[in-house]
Amino acid sequence: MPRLVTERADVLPLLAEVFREHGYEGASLQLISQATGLGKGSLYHFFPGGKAEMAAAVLAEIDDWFERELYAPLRAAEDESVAAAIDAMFAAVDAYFRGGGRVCLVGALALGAARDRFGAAIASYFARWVGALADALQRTGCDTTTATALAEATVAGIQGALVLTRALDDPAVFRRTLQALRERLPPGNPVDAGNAGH
Amino acid sequence: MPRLVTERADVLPLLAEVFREHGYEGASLQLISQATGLGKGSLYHFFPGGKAEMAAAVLAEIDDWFERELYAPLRAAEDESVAAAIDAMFAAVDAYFRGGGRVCLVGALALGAARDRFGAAIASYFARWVGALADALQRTGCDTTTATALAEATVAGIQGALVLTRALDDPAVFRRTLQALRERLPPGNPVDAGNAGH
DNA sequence: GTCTATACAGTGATAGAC
DNA sequence: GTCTATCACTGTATAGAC
Repeated sequence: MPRLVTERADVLPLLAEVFREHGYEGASLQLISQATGLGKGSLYHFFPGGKAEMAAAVLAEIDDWFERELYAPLRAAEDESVAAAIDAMFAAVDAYFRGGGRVCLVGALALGAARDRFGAAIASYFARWVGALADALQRTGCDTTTATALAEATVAGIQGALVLTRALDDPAVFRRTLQALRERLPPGNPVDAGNAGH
Repeated sequence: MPRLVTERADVLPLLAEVFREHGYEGASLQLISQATGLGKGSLYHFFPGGKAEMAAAVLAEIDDWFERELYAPLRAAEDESVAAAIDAMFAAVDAYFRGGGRVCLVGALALGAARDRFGAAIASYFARWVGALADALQRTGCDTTTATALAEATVAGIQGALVLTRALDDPAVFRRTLQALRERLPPGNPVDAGNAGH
């Protein structure tokens, strides 16, 4: 049986969950130590910069995941496969955020005091999301202004759905809002393949 | 230095700003003391329950304001004045959140660990917002399902716009998103009642 | 690499002088 | 009412044993 944690990369998902649940300020080293099973000494061995470096590493990993699974496919979609790429984006969002049961760490950090510390990473994450989606929308015939406005409204809608779902503690809000956002985007209304069944 | 505070009610706006800027966990009594100009002894005189009571009082005051300035007018709007009430809601939102430069404390708390402590107040704030808006929308001819979905999408869109605006540090995002949200609501852009839900 | 022990500032909260 | 002093505790971070 291999050890639970052997490399720095193995801790990142556990760290991410602690930051998501408790926020940056609320995630104490004690909580992190419990969640990872590592003592403080080991944590500082992996992350000499302490909590700030842990959060930065988590953000970088999240950014990589979204870049690979969402942004790149949106940018790479050919004209006739844009609809499928957008469907895939919504499906990935629904899965990643567990139907609204999981918070967006980047969005949560953006609202808190930690925004100043991680401002560049936060801005880049959202700017590339909006940019990749607007890029894809333009290939459906939207002009630049419309595509950007639609992309912004969609990304904002997803973030707001996470806030509202968590506030009301009702996953149905997330499902409904995501579907409404999808239906507003060209091209056309998707066949209910992506996220209709639950 | 003149005294800033003579009653408990005078502290609430200052407290609210500290919680908005630093979050619940990040708002230390030291910061609160600086922002209000009150020593810890005075703070505990006004709020024997400490930080939790301060936050609860702030939430109650915010809730009162929204109830009075937003929810009640939406509910009270007659059929022919619903459009004006909705316009007024967007104007109030824009003013209250300072064009996206100010965070929604309730939304920020909903994303953080403090949600468990203030869950009831947070849920009530958003449920009554969605409810009041859906109520008004029904008076424009929407069926219940469509009105609820539109209201949810609008409130979520506002919250998401705050996240995105703060993340990108670009007030134009807030302005554009708010305008797009307004244009989607009837009356003015009547939905085709045939296929919105299912 | 991982642990224990520890340094030291900062936390929320309380008591008492004025 | 407001302040200062102080409480017990937790925070991040470091040092050193193994």
